[in-house]
Amino acid sequence: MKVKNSRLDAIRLILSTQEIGSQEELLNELAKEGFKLTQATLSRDLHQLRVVKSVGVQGRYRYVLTRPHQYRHEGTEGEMRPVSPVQEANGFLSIKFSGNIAVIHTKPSYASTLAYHIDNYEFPEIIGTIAGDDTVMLIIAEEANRGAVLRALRTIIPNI
Amino acid sequence: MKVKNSRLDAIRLILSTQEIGSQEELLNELAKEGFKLTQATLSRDLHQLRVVKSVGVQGRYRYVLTRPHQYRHEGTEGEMRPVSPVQEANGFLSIKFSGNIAVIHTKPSYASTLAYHIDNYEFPEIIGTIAGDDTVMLIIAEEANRGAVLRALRTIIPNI
DNA sequence: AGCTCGCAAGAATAAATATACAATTATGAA
DNA sequence: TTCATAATTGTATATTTATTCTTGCGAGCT
Repeated sequence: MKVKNSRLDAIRLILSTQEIGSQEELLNELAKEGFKLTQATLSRDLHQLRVVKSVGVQGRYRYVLTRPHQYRHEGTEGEMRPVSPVQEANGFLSIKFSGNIAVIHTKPSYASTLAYHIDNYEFPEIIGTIAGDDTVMLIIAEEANRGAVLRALRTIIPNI
Repeated sequence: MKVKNSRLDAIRLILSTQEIGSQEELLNELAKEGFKLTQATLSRDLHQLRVVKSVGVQGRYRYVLTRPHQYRHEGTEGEMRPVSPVQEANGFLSIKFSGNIAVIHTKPSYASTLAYHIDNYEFPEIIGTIAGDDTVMLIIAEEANRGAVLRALRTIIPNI
């Protein structure tokens, strides 16, 4: 279903940029994005995405993606399958934000190649990158927000 | 409290060896070991241990330890404190903060090893690191403060 | 067209989990 | 010691989350 897939994407986006502590809270955020659904459906979505209710740094509960990039839906058969050779190729594992910095973790040795590609695109949302062995740091432009950064990166990392 | 600490140990042991899908189930296992407590207390224990209810391979729920190695306790003082399981000559020299960034200086060539260890712990307070030769940069989670970062790092760098 | 199959979803509810409150017990300071 | 403070816990309950049951919908088929 088209609706479901874009909703799952929206959930991923929200969870990777905001601190969500309950399904009801997430439901509200989804409503803002125009998704109308019940808690029951959301519970099933979260189960499918293998989202986990974890404990954040201040002891607050927080829903977190455990494998943001692993699965994607295909066509009309609800069949799930592991994805994207592109992504396999770029070694992407996770992205996190703090302030105007994003930190991407990759598989060992993939960081510099990924950073190279990101630099190449000269996204206006990203003013610079620096790479170690399995970590890329991005400095985000002042005018850009996290959603914009994720959308930009999606060019290179499709299922970010 | 002595009882509590050994109970937390027992919880870790059970979770790392068995598939536990609910607190009640875990409660039963603990009872077999001689621990008598209520679900309320268990809920608090799990929160403290940062155990999360995750989704296992067959789609079944499962409680899993997120940081199995993080805390160890000692003696009769109930005080919990991080203990370094790996005694490293880590080359640490200094740490300074600016905004959401911390900069650690090390002896020459020690930076990447130190960063590796920090990454390994996956402290929620630190969303990523990047290392040069004698410098490690840490990006601090937005929700975390500097004290929390220092306390976390003490696990690895006792004399920080 | 009708029929079936399978997925998606809501309503209602069951089940599971978190927490407010109160009582108890430990810890530390004087 | 005694007092004050903090930690731990259980009870009861609120809150949150999973699931059962049902309906609707669309694809593929005859």
